[in-house]
Amino acid sequence: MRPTVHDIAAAAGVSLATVDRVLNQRAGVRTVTRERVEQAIERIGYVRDVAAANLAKSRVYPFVFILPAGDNSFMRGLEAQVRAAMSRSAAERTSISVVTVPAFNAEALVAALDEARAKSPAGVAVVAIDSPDVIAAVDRLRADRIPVVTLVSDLAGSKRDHFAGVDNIAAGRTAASLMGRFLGGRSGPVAVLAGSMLVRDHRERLDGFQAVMTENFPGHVLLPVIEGQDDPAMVERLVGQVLASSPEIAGIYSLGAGNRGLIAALKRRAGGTPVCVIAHELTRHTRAALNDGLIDVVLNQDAGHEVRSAIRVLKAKADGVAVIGAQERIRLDIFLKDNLPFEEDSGTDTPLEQGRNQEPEQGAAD
Amino acid sequence: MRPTVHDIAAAAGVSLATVDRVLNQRAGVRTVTRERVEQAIERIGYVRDVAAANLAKSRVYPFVFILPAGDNSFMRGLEAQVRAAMSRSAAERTSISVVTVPAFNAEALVAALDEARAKSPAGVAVVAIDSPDVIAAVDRLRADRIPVVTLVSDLAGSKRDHFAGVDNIAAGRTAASLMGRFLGGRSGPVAVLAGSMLVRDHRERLDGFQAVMTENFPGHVLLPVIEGQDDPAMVERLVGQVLASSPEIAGIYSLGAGNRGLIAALKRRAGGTPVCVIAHELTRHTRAALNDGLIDVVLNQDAGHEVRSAIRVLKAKADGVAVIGAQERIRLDIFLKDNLPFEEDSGTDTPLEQGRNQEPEQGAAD
DNA sequence: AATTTTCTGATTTACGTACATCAAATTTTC
DNA sequence: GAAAATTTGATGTACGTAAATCAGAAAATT
Repeated sequence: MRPTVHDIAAAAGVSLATVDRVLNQRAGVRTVTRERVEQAIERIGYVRDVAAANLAKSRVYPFVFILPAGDNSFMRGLEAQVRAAMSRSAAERTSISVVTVPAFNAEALVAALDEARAKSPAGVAVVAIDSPDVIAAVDRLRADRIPVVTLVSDLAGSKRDHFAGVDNIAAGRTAASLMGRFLGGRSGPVAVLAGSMLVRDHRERLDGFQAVMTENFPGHVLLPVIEGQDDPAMVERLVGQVLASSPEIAGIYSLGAGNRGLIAALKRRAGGTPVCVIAHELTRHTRAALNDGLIDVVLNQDAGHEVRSAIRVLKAKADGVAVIGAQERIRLDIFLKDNLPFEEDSGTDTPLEQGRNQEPEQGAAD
Repeated sequence: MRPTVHDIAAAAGVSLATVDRVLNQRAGVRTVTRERVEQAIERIGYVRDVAAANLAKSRVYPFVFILPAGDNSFMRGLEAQVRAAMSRSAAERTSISVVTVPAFNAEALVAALDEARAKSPAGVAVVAIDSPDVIAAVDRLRADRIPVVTLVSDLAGSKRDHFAGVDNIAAGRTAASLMGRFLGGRSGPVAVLAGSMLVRDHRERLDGFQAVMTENFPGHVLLPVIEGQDDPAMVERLVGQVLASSPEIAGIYSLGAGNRGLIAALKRRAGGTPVCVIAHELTRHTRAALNDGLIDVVLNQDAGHEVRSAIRVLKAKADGVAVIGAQERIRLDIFLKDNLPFEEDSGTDTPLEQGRNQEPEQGAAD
């Protein structure tokens, strides 16, 4: 049987009350006694039964998720995943509230962070915007001992506890590597389409992409970066212009959102030299385009995994407990037409793995 | 506050004991009363607190993992992951035992399954071999109401509850797609290297690969499949022969294990036309070869994820509880030189994410 | 040595559920 | 309508931990 607090008490020759004081770092224990208890814990290999402890504490974890608002399939899918997690709240002892703020607006984000701080939750998850003010706001949360996890887009230089997102430099490098090899001998310039250089994930993808392109595939000229603000209409217009002005274009790397616009522009073009297109985030639009051959590769991050990971990490940080590091690494999914996972619910404008509650029992596809 | 059994009792106007009888399907409740209680449960939205229930039951889940023996980096890594899970047993209320059986030996596997059955565990995870005897053995377990999860290699036609592994047809298709596009205009035959056609995962990868190659890249002749039994020495010898007899070879798809032998043979070759090499499973050998440019792509399944998923699913099946479907889908990782995750402990002959217990705090790489 | 302060022990209640026992109420059977 | 069978209620203990109280012991201070 697994040792309990009673066993510690017996092993250390102290009472249960003293063991409790040591375990929960309460005052009123002499150093010698404390050490004796700690040695006993070590010796008999006691580990606290978190389930029982949470039961006794009737602990709940109030978490705040701060996400960008706006018509962005990926972000809305992320929000859907957070709401799916909310529906599991009872079982997971969480109490999650979602706050949306205007996209690419550091000031609004700072306000939201400070508002969250006022509620002193057990943890905050935030899609960060890279700005000194935001860093300061995150550090204020940390100063109040509130765990913070950045989601999707990281915030270097801040004291955030953890980043739940993909390695975006690697994503950019991978895109370049695939682009270069898919183009094979073909020549022609390559365009890069971003949302905004304000968010770190976009900047990092761009850096990785440019690094590998210039180093390994110098034959392809990189056109000036197009900033589409993740807005489908704006993206469609800008991409249309580039396609018109550079008919010999060989590839497009879309590292942000608003791919509906990109796809529309590609469809309108038709004919001409084939263009190798690599985009981010699997939504129903990019999935369809991949199947139609309009897009060659989709790089994806799994929103559901990111949300669940963020919650696990926030819980662990709140409890001061270790996490399984490898489990929390968010992977970069590379999707070709050939390894697309089965489509879930269509109809809604959400990415992969809409929160589903019953197991679908479809064997390998699950 | 979340409703408890007391709330059900109050809402249904019965005693706690009766609620308990209904919840745990004990005898001695009239149908009318039972229905009244069930309606109350429905109405107030009661969900059992699994943590408290497990505490009261002091439940442990005895699981058996059956893995192939032998000198196979991937399988040994899988075993390491199971052992990592064993070290978390206390916290997770599991009690895991590992059984290794000779590889590609259906008879031995059947014996191991029956032996596991005799111990009537709470669940069994098994790397399956595709054979009628094995199907029958698995179905015997299911007949005893013991949940079974197949791991890495599935067992179609059996009554297994779940498959924790990648979609291997998609893996083969993806390999072919990347191979064809990476080869671009280049011509030349392509060799396929497998372990054994006895295991379903290898057969499926081959099927997927051949389908896409013949359909989309008919210019490349497929050489007869090499069966290397996942044995490095045998693989090295056989690949050496093929490289010698077909100097104009353009690509190699290694869909099984024993890649140490493949790499050795490639190194010995040097010179000649460049060969596009796609292999499975990221081990320290394939990682090094990817970095050196000897291998172009590594397709990987995350052994740690597979093991943790198998345990979660077995637990859920044992409790008759739903699982988060999307969380249990095992993804196919596609690794290029550019998106290799940071290397963990080297020195040991194991794949990615050796069980580590403390969080390394390295930010995005985590 | 007496007093104050600081530790430590013993005991109790609680968290939400499981499970057992026994008495009381209700239904069924003859 | 009484006896037997079934159903229901009341109550207590347990799981492992948290948290509180209060009494007693040990140490530090005067």
